[in-house]
Amino acid sequence: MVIKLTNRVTATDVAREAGVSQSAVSLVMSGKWRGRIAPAVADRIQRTAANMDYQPNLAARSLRRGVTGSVLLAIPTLSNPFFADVHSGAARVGEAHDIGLVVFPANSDDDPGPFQSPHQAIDGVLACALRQQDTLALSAGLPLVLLDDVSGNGIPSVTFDLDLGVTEAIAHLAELGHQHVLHVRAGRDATTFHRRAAAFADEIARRPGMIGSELVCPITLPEALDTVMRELSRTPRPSAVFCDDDNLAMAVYAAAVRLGLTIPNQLSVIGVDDLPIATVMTPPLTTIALPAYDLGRLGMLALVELRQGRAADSASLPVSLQVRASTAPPAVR
Amino acid sequence: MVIKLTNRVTATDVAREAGVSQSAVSLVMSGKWRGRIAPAVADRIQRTAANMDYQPNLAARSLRRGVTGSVLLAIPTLSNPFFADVHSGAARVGEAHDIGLVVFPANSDDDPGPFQSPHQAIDGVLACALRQQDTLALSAGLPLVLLDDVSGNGIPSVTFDLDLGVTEAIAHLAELGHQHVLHVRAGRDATTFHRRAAAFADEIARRPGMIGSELVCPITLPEALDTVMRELSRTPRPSAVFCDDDNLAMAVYAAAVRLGLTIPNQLSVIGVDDLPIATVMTPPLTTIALPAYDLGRLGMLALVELRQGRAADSASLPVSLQVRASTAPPAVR
DNA sequence: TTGTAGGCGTTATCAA
DNA sequence: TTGATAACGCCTACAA
Repeated sequence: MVIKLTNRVTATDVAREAGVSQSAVSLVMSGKWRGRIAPAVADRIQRTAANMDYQPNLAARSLRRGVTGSVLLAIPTLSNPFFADVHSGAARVGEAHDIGLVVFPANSDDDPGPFQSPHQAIDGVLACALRQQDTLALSAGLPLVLLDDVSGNGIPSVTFDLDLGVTEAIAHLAELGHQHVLHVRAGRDATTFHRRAAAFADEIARRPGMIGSELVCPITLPEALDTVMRELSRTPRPSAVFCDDDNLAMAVYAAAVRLGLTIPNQLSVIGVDDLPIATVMTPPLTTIALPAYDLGRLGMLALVELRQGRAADSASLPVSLQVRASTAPPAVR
Repeated sequence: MVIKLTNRVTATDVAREAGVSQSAVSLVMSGKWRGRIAPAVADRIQRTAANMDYQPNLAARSLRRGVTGSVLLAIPTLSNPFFADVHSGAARVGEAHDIGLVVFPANSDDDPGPFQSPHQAIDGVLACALRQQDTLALSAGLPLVLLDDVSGNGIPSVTFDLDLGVTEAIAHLAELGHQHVLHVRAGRDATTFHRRAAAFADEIARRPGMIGSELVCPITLPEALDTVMRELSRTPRPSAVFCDDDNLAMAVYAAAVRLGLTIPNQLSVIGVDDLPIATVMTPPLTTIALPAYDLGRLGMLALVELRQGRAADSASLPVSLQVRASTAPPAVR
């Protein structure tokens, strides 16, 4: 015996109680009664509904309207605080448009394969830095906006000016006098990380005398630590490290301590994201700040456009290098 | 012009295409055709449906069945990796029961007030360490299971043996010779933190010669750092700190460095959660490991019971102190 | 200004 | 084994 949500109070019940027609209740509940229902009656209906704790059945409403009023924010993992701000931004905009926002971690990186997804129980998908196959599987024909991701297929997207950010970061290191920079790449298959790698390579190539190397790193912290430690134990050692995100920078910090390298004197470190943790690290982390909140905000805005049948254009958000204490001139050897 | 999801292919379309009745399609799609539809026909229907990319309309199905097949995992914040494991556990069980799981951050701590929630678009709620009013607002009469939380009202819950964990932690400190322990409390209104505080106070009281003090701390990292720094600057200084979670321990680490206190020699630190970060911190953090995955798993199991009209009993999960390098005998003064 | 009726796509019942 | 048919609860023309 499965409990049915059907036993709830319906609009008809409210109508009977308030002595009006069911459609009157419907009109009032959906807020379209102006000029169709007497204010006094509308008021009575509203009070009755509140009394009876009436909530319109969303399934019925969706069926009738052909729209559910909620969208999915799909993210690669729940374990990165970065997405909290993305969610806030998107949720805020959603709120203004009566759109509920719900989060779905599409962690197909994990062993268990993708979890069951609420396919058409939603009107649209905000896909944030997912692997391409996950994005496709999730959206399945629904209005879709890509966050921190792009596709060649004209799907609207909101991205960061990562190229500029990387340029700024490398320029910062170059000015300090660094010549050998290691790029600690996130070992996750997402466009954004490929772009970062390309930007890094380009930027290094543009600067004669600078050499870059690359280390692909698991994004799980303990494994990242091991990987980084192995790399930094080798010679020649880079004098600076550019990390794909602040969590990886954490791993680099840990590796540095264990190897007896002091940051920033023996090793400069730059991250990406500017998570809250960046200011608390020792020393405070120089990092490329990504406007996560705006990413979510503009993404939801674009999705709203899409939902209304209008074209949504893509946007790119400026980033900024936050110079803190993890970068300094390299030690003279 | 709002795009309607209605333009999708319906069961009737599939039926027409496959030359069968619509109900046959329905039967096959819901997997209840055994003994009612000829296998050959069922197979044809399945292939036709796949060809036409038919997906049953969830709104219609929910309306008819009175059940949506998805539940909500409500968490206080997206920015704590702890909840990632809770989600994994719950999602895994949900999968086995064809229940989709979706995450909702009920961050009513933030300025903007609670975001719009997908009220009856769901069958049940797993509320994890929320404030009471948030839990109530979200569940609104739906089947509800509390995670890491309890209520006096007989709502089924899954919790941790926090008392035992705290006892173990304090015993560990006592054995090392600590006499003055500071409890860094999470400044968030949730039952679990109240329980931790009570357990801490009780445990200290039980041990003659030990004194405890308490510091309520914002859970946002930079603010936590400030608060802890102020507290640790005062004298007498505790020789050990028990933190409500690993993030707060992070803040304590940062404060210690800034104050020139070495961990563990001048300050021992214990956390709660055993996040991945705990092993990467310097020194690795001694912490009470909480089985987050099992929390989610048992919670979903209980919710499944509830959904089927059976009573669900509450459970309490064992925790274990992971002794690492952040605790040591206090320095002699 | 109010009420009536039709239908959204499914599932379940029942007769064929 | 199959095919009509009646709900599920709501929204919205349209009639009163």
